[in-house]
Amino acid sequence: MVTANGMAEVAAAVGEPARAAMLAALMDGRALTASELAEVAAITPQTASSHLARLILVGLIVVEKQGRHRYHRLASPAVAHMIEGIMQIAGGIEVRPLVRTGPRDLAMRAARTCYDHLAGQLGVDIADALQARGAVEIDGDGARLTDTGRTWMHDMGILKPDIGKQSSRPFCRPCLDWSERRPHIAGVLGAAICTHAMEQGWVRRRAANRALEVTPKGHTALKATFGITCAR
Amino acid sequence: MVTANGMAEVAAAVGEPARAAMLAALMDGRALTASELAEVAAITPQTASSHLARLILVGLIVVEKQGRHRYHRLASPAVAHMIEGIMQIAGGIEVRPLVRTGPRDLAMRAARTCYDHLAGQLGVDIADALQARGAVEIDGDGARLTDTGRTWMHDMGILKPDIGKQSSRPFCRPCLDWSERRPHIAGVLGAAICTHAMEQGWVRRRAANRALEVTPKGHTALKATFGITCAR
DNA sequence: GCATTGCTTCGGCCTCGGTCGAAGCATCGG
DNA sequence: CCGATGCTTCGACCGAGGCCGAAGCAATGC
Repeated sequence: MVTANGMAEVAAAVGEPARAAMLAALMDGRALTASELAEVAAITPQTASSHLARLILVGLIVVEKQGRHRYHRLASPAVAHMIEGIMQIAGGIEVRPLVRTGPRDLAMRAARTCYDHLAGQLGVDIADALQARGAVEIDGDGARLTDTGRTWMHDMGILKPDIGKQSSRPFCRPCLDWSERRPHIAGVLGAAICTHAMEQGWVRRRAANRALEVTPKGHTALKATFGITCAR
Repeated sequence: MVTANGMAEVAAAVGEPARAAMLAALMDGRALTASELAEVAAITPQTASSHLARLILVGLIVVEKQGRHRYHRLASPAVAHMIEGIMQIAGGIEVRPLVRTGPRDLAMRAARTCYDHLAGQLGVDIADALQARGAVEIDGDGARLTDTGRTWMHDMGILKPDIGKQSSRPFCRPCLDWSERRPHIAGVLGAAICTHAMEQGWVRRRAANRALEVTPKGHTALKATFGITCAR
């Protein structure tokens, strides 16, 4: 006669301002150190440590040791999805600029990876373009590739014919872009677009972080393929 | 410089065993009284009252007075969606039989409405049938009506050609069936199927609750249309 | 070696909120 | 009217947990 206690445990882990702030800061897929998370939550490192221990305990985040740093990130896309669901109910959320909003972040905002798909201004622009030409449909609850979109993707060589058929992974889902606050494309399709852009040399990794640089070839190709003009 | 406090508030409302149990009990769309919710949470009416006040305050449930009873239900499908997201993380949840698992509930399990669409064994069977004939696709993250499915729905007279074109409401989404633990069809499409079944006299309301009875005509039609055989 | 940095553990303080008993309002049935 | 029922409010109790200072531990750098 077990009740919904597990659910209460998970929700309680999120239901504390400091921990909620930490999770929100991790929503873009970055891995942050305990100190950084303490800063975004405006608490001391000791307190942050106990909070992080609890978040790890219930499985919302995972930690990776590297030297004397400990990098924390969301445990899975499912966790991000859950937090998005909560945010949907909580209504418009304003976040203060999180962790070093330096010039390097301008690059991050322009284009970056989010797990295995494109994010930032570029990711959102692509999602807009696909939606504008009827290749994908995005509503409040989900996203899907239309039949014409699938054909187009195959013609463009972005989507291999055999991809995503037998996978249990969501094929096409919207992912709220943290900097743009609007959805970009995730799932198998989002990963295929990202892979294609990398393989074709449209974008390349900029540094150790997840920022991407659009190459000259990429500017031309993105304009031709999606009608997108990227800031240089 | 507002932080994610709103999110913490919502999550904290769910993050308490008694309130989580109440919300879980409301997940099938029923409206329960304060006393019933106190019972499922195993607390006294006074305590339940304060919990319910908090859930109403943060907008997770809404209440409707009827005589000396107060019926509480989830505020919106978005709330149900959020709770599903949390449950996904919390892992397998066992619920104790909630509120009168009498013989009348057998009817509820067989067929009922969930908001405006079909649920219970019947709802899940229809979803399975539609999926089997390629009319809809359901994955872990969403559901969609295929082009062939749309044509078929039009031919069957279930879906009017003009429906769901301009609505901002999700057209076709999966909704986890609480008794069956498997998805049935919700959204505009789910409502259209339900409406059609009611108008054609396939099912009719059984009592004051949301249980549905499959008519003799309905047995024949459901077999012919979906290939479904319902228990009598 | 020693100092510094990053993070955790320990201990104590104090507030928040979950709990129930008792009482207070409504509503319904006589 | 009266009593019964459904639910809320009030008041008091008390335990969980969020908080920080101080100390401990591990890794790095000099």
